[in-house]
Amino acid sequence: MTTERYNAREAEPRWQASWNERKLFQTDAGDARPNYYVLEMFPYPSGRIHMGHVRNYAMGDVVARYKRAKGFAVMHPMGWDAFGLPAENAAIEKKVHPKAWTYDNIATMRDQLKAIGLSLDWSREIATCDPEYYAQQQKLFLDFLKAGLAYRRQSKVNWDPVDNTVLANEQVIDGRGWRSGALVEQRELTQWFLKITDFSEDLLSALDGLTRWPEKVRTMQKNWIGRSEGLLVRWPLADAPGVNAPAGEVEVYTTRPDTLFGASFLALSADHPIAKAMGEGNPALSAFLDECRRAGTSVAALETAEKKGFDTGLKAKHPFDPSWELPVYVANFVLMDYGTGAIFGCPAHDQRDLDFARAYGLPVTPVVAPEGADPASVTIENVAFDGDGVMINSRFLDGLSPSDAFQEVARRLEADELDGRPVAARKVNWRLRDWGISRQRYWGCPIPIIHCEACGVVPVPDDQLPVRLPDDVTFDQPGNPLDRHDAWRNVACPQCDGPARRETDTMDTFVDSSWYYARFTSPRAASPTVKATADRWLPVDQYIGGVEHAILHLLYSRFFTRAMKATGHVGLDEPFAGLFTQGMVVHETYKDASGQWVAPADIRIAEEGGARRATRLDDGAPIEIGSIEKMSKSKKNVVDPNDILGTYGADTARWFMLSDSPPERDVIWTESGVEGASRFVQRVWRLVNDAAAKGTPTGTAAPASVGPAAESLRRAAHGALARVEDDIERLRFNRCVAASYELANALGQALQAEAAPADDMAFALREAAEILVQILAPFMPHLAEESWSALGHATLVAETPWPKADPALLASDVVTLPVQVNGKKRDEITVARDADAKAIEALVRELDVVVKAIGDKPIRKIIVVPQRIVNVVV
RNA sequence: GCGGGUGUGGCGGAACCGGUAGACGCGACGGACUCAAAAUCCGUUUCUGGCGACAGAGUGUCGGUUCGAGUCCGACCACCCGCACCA
Repeated sequence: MTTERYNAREAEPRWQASWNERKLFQTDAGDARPNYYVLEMFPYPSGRIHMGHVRNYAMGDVVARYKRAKGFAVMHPMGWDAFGLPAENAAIEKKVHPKAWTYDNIATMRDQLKAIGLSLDWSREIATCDPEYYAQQQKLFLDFLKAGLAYRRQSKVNWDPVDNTVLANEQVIDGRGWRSGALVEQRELTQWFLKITDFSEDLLSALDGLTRWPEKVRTMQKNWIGRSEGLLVRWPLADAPGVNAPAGEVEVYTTRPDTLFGASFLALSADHPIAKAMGEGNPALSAFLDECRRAGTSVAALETAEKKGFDTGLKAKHPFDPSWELPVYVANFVLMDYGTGAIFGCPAHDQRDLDFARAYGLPVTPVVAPEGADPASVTIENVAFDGDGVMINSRFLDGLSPSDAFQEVARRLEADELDGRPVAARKVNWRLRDWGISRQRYWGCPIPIIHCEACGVVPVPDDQLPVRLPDDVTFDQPGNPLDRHDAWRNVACPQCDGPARRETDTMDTFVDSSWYYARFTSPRAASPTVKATADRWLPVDQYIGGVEHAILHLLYSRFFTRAMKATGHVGLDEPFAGLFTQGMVVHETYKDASGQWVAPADIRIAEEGGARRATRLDDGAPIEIGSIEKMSKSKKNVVDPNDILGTYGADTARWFMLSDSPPERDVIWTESGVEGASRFVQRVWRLVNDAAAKGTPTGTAAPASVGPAAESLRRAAHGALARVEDDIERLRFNRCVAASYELANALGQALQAEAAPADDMAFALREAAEILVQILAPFMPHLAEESWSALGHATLVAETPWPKADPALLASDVVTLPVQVNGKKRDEITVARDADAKAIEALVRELDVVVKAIGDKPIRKIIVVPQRIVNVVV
């Protein structure tokens, strides 16, 4: 029989129009059915949709369509994370206004997303740069301020002294500004902070309840929050004649007080008050402090830098032995933000301390010996020992375990006194710091604050909200245009009517994305949320996005939900009940003879003698095939979804994105892979038409008796249905794809074998075809509609309930057991499902291979695992 | 540097709770159909040896636990992600 090829370009817009007409995906917030909220991380409107988006949204769409078929009221909204740096860069480079650039991009990307056929409720669309959205965000900020969750303090930024502008970490390359090339400095600015640390304990302990989050994300958050139990220890400073030093003491935070007798130096952060004070009168130290500050503000930069220190000349006295004096250094790897900004170095048991000690010739005394090691022979070369063991070289601690030694040191130092106060105190410390949200940029949510010379910091009154970004700004000079926009900046104080100026900092874009999931539940409300509606839909049942957001975005959102609860906007703590982190889309890279990157669209790949060779399309020049990397513009290894949609259609792109690779892992985009997916689309179309011709008409009841061939097909269909259902629930889309292929294979074989099927087979053919279409529907919705219609249905698959697998067709009454001899498979036997172990054992003893294998050796044991395996041990 | 992850045929991967390693797809090879090509259909395809039945090896490396290890434990190697102003 002949069937015309399935024409995706013609069919896809047609079905999309059908869905739209019937408003199938618009969520009625009051829908009485059980609800289900599916959300994918909303995109930054960078200009065009990329394949990573297609993958992310295809996954969410499978879940949304499946849950709808399962009878849930599904909310599946989409919006735009629309504030951020790239819009300002575009303004500088292309002379377009950030607003125009952003809204143009949104328009393009919206069209692209619509072409993918996602079951989104576009009536809930939001863009974070809409005043309608950021007005509500300003209200939230003011509520947080009232609740004591926002405050101002000094903190550091990367400062470009040539451009006179603040740089983001990504704009600092090897310690220099990306445009000016000037050495970056650190500057202290007064900035706004949100008190995420108020919730440290809860953000940590609540992780245990997030059972539908990946374990790795919970672990990363746990480590990020970083609760540690340690000791604050006061070290008295020895009198230092000739050294310009503040007298007194250095307070150190340590989680390893057990290693106190292995201490060989103290190290201060470059921002430590003592270091700063001493720098005043000491040009050499002052120069060193400046050098430390040029490293930039990122922790990664600080910690990967070569360990450097400066001996202050100060000496600290050991808390247990006043006659033991240790040198006090300023070191570039000590962070002021953590603990007290001062540490004691125990080189034998901390790698950083060891590197430092080796660089400056400081003593290295091991004080913990690995279990069972001879204390006399314990030496440390270039690797610090951070394991458990037994205390050595530690006077009264010798022989104790490190944890007992910890307690003993704490007990003694808590009792000892220095200047009338205990030498040490136990302290729970957190790595988590408060969240600095001030950004010295234009394209962000204005912080609704007015600074008055008389009244100080004054919140913008409710009736003056929102504080809108002015449109008339220029980017012809570096720095924040809001700062030089006098008409916008200069206002009357709402309290005293005196001269005042607006806060010109805008908010970190992470703020925008920390509550959008709540806003989606009432996207047009005049308050940030409508609490009852938010509480009805939240938490998000399934959240899907990249691992790169595993810590910051997710932690900030968890904090925001708590802060919104504290200010009465929602009634829950955790925003995302289920989380899934998907992998990236990667692609081969190509380079020409001169080492320039070449785009995949510009080359042809041919297979010759098993080797793949690439040539340039226009001139046939040889191209080198490089490594597989994350798709990026700079490496030109990007594939434009528009091209794919134009050539193959949305269903093919969606299908390929979910095939093969497990969703949490990276998927490699290959031309042959897409072609395979495209072939499958056509194959399904042929199978469906063939089955429609040979099968029984729609709605025919099952025949009374079913022969073995028909039953076998029915088993394949119901088996696939059960597998797909289970695998969608667990987001294992690649397994759904495999199951679909298997069912298509089974259906194909049955159709091939039957020119004129009898009633039972005719029924099985139709049933299998319908099940195939229904399990494909969440993945390839357009093809599924076209097929459903070809099978004679007047309704849409998108409105059809999910079919039920017949349990009788899932179970089999015989099983095949592999037979192993000494753990190696030698044969297999087929027995009744409920055969007892003794009968199986008897059967196995008779097998040729077993008899031959054991020869004259005695059988030591026969292990029978019911329904699994038999192992004969000789 | 610190934290987290990944590693299985020529390639992407499957393998449930420790129980037949390689499902399914891609590629390759052979065949059918065709004047021919495309499309489609059928078959083979982990490696080594053998015409073959079959035998041996095999899940990044080294070691361990077990009747049995891709799966559990220890050490290591390689690559990827995050590190608080990219989103």
